[in-house]
Amino acid sequence: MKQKPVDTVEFAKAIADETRQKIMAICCCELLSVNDIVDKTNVAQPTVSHHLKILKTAGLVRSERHGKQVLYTLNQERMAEGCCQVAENFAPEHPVELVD
Amino acid sequence: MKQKPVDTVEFAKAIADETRQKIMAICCCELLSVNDIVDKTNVAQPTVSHHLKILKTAGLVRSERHGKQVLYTLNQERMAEGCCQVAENFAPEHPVELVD
DNA sequence: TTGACATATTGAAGAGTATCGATATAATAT
DNA sequence: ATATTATATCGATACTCTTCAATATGTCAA
Repeated sequence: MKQKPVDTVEFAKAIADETRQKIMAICCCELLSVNDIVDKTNVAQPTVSHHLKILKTAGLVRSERHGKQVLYTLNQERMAEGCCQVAENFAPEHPVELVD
Repeated sequence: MKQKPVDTVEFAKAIADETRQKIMAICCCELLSVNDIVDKTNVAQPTVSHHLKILKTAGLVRSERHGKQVLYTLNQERMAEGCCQVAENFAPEHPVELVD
């Protein structure tokens, strides 16, 4: 069940920032507006928008406009693909069970 | 079977570079000297040493001195841990089978 | 201990990135 | 149309990182 292969460098760069990982954690299982994320992170709104754009470009968040707001949520499937690809490339002898 | 938890930001930063991923791929399943890596990457020796240090600090390579040479190899187990931790944090609803 | 080889460290230049104030764009309501 | 709210973009600053030449350190052989 192979999908389109992930660019592991782009994937790693996208998640290689503390602020971005905070944002990712916050909107992992929720659909949140930009302002919601601003409130929960104490990061300025332009900074949040900037990080969301990076995550979006990497395919790691989905977004939809609802009226004035734009709601974002983490694309867990794509996250899983990225992790898989990294593990396949760099841990081929250590296949790993991610299920808890 | 939980080990010491991985700092996912440090992990992501360590692998978030094209040159480093080249090095990681090259010494994934082999024990290579710094010069071997230099030859296979066309990257200057100080640059290779620099990247190896970053990977070492993150625990992603092991090294042992053999005479004049220092041999490096990717720590696949730690790579797998890093991938697991990222997936657990950011793809909790998408448990993933990494086994081919 | 001298010379040769292998790797690590230093120092500097350039590229890239994070951050945020100011401002522009978008959507809605009055 | 105008005001209000929400988000995106711009521009500047500061910081971090990559890269490599030069040099230092470490190892071994003669």
